[in-house]
Amino acid sequence: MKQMYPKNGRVILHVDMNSFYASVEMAYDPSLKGKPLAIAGNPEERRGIIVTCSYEARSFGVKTTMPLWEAKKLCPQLIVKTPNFDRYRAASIGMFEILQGYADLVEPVSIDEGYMDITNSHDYGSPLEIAEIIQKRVKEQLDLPCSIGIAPNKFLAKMASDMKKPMGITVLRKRDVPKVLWPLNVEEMHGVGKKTGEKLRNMDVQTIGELAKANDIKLKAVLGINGLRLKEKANGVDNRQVDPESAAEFKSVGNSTTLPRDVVNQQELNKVLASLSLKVSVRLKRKKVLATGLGITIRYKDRKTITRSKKLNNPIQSEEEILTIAKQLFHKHWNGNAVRLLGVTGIEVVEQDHAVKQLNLFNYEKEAKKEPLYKTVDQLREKYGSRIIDHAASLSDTKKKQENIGTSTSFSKDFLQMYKRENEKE
DNA sequence: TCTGGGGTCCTAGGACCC
DNA sequence: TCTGGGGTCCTAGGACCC
Repeated sequence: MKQMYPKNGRVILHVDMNSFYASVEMAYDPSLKGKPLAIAGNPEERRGIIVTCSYEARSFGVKTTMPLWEAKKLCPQLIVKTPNFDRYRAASIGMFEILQGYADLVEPVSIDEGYMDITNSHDYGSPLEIAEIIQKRVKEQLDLPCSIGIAPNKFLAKMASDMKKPMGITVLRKRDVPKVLWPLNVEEMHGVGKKTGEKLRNMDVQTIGELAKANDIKLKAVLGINGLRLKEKANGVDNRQVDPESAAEFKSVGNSTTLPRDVVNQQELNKVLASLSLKVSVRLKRKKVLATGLGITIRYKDRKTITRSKKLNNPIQSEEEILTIAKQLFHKHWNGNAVRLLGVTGIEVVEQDHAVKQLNLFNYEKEAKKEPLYKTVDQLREKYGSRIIDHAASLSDTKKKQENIGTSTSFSKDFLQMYKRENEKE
């Protein structure tokens, strides 16, 4: 009865926040609860698309990426808010703090979802009990709903967390795969989008079950290596580890912007490149990395988009260096037509103190300890000044009371680093 | 009235080298 | 005489995800 999982198998949780941005707004302003709410960009600046919306809004047919005007047509009483990224980051910090109380291996995937390997977390209860505690704490302490998937690997955990929303907990065992996953359309699979779905259907693969039994040679010919990986997952196999470091190993840093109107004027475009270069430079400096390559993105009036990039002999970080290369690339490749969007990206970033660090690891670690990003909850509150942070702050007290949960009183360095990065995203 | 902004990974062709 | 076979790096683009 206790033996829910194979003796040597892993137990993975996928925690997925439900309509995250909208839920955070509701936690801040409870009068929004139960109402159709959407988070969207400013339509005056041509950024009016739905980023997230509440379940009430979804019941009207409002969906993510839908233009705002379309959403309002479907739901005239829709309440629309622009994003408050600071709030979302603060809530996210609170969420990951809770997760870290129950496993050493926690991998943030994005601001609102993460994997946990709870194979060795028996002390906190059975997998189901752990999921229930986490969900309850996230709800009580942050006032936020989440769904949790429990499975022997990442892929199945991800699929499971998607099955009951909001506030669901779903166990997906490997032996359940034929019954639960196989009847679903291939597009339901994480990793299968519109194009891959079309290609699979063209080779007469409609369901996940059919993908699980599809011909290897054909799959490889049509989808490359990804085809074989998808087939493995369709069979419930996924050996990827939960990697807490993955969030710290970022490879590029970019900023882009849709212009409020299409622009042909060169000076004006240069100014946009300058402001993007400054943003990228500031973010590179904060992350203490240099870019060994630089890329630009140009989207024209007709939405045709090109990217051009250049490997650099010397890694760069300053606004001037970035702007110089960005301008070079832009003027070399711009066809003179009206531009809708511009982007600048530092690619293949490397740590700025890499050499020093390798030579003197001991001192580097000492330095890192001397200067934590935010030492205490108070500093975070000062920074974010929000109710959510008060919720997050209560975690440390709660933890002390619940002896079995662990007693960290400050935010851990690893994922603060991640949120420091999130912090710069705007 | 159309369709954001931040990323990751993979592929394919050409240059270049042995 | 008339065209090898690997391998790596670089660039551009596509697909996908949140």
